[in-house]
Amino acid sequence: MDRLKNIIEGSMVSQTQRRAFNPRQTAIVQLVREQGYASIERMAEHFGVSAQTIRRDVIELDKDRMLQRHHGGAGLPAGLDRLDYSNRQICNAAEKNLIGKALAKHIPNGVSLFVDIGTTMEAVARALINHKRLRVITNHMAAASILCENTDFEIILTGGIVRNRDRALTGEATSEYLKRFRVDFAIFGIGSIDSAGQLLDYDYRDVHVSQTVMKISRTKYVAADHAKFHGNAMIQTAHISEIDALFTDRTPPDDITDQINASDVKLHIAPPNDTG
Amino acid sequence: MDRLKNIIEGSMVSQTQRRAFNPRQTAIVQLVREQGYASIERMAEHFGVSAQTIRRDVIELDKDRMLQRHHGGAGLPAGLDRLDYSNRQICNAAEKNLIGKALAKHIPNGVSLFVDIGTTMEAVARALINHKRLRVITNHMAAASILCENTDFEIILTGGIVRNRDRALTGEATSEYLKRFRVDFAIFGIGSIDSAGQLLDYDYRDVHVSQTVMKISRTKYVAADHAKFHGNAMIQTAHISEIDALFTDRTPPDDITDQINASDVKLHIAPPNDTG
DNA sequence: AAATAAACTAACATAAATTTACAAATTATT
DNA sequence: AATAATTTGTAAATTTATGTTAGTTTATTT
Repeated sequence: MDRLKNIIEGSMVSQTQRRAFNPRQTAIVQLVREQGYASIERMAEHFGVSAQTIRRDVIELDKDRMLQRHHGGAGLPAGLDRLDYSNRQICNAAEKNLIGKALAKHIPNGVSLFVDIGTTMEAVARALINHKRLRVITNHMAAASILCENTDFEIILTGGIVRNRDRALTGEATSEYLKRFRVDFAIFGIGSIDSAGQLLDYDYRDVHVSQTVMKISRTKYVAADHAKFHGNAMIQTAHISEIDALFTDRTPPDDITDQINASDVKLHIAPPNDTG
Repeated sequence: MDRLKNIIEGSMVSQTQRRAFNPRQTAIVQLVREQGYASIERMAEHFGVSAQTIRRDVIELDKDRMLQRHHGGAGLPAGLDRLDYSNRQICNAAEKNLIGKALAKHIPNGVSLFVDIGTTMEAVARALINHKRLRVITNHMAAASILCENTDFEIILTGGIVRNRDRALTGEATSEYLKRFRVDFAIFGIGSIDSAGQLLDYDYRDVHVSQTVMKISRTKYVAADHAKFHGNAMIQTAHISEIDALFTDRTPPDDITDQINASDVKLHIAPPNDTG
């Protein structure tokens, strides 16, 4: 096994925050999204911990743009209407943020890129917010909302039917629209990866879009947290050998790693973990 | 890879990012936009803080062009269009909601319609949420977000460049996209109406879209609160005689009423007496 | 134009929130 | 079980937000 081509992100830089959000942090985000604002004092009481503990949580969540820290409490971050998020929960939010940050380091300033749908892509969008002069095309309303907070970006939203559950734009029109573009980078989220290295999605409409984007992009990145290694999506999008790099948070199962090593795909694992 | 890292990490905090205001400051902006003006004294009382605290907030908000500071209070800033979306609230919110409700009564279930950009159209979208089987096409992300809460609707978002300040989709692509459709109703917001009955907009890109929609729609409604009678938009969209009805909240000035009466346009004044 | 009241600025005081540092408790690892 | 790593709590030092006061400016009235 040629592990040399596998890059462990952040293994040199030691930072305090590279761990999954604890249940309380997840609950804090939920609370703030429900109420729009919550004071440190009230949260401390609510969770039965000291204000200092809440503060540490809030600092971390603010750093990941999960919420906006204020003197005395926390509110919603920019680029996020309460409407969009009130009833949505994100699993592995912290891991997705780490993956997003790792991936963002591989996107230079000034390039054009496509951003796919899904909550992982929202984490990527948040991680990209400090870049410069990006030209982004996406079929993901939430990603567009986040990214257009940076006035230095040019954001293009593809047309199409708005899918209620995730406010993604899908359908024939979306694919057609995309064909007119060429982008430097395409960033994909996926439903799951099977042991044969096949990338899979849950919705056939997304596959159509994905396949179009494969054609119009020069460099192709996939971001997928470890849960995707054990998913059960059914629709084939592409094979992992067709992409340039996979960004994830844990070492994939051996069969997937074999597939990666057999091809030219780079593997980037965001937080350090035991590669046993 | 190190070179790449330097490019990205070397970038300092960009001016394109806006500061996060505290909840009270956000509320002050909202108050000023709803009422057009608010005195320091009244705000101090309203928020239960000293006048000096309000003054400090207003100074900061004025510096960021969120509002215009005056002796004794604060009003709307010079160009209202430069408002950014995240801290954006609605002027004449109550009136716009009434206009929206009045207009919604004239939209049957099951029809297709176009919804224009602007905060008035957000009010219209909210008023339409209990309709059935609407097929809506819009270039307004916020309207799409509101409307797709109703799973009974089919929402189509036009493609195009996302304009940062209001999350509207504009440009040639948007117009092109629209040409493929025909809708039963088009609902327009406008910048202002002049005394000659000319409908005007602030941004030429919007005019292009509006003119396309004029062509693809059977029935044309305009929603405009009374502030639009005294606006100073510059770009001609259409003449009021080309539309089917105007929905507003107060009797327009005589010259505009004359124009309306001279043509076939119906005038609906929402409060206090809906003229049905 | 002078008088007057209201609003403003600037400086300081203070209470609350935050940071920092470290100890205790908890959890994971060997 | 012993040890390391992490989380949490506590307390002092620091910063921030706000209120208060006195002096100055601005707007208004006569």
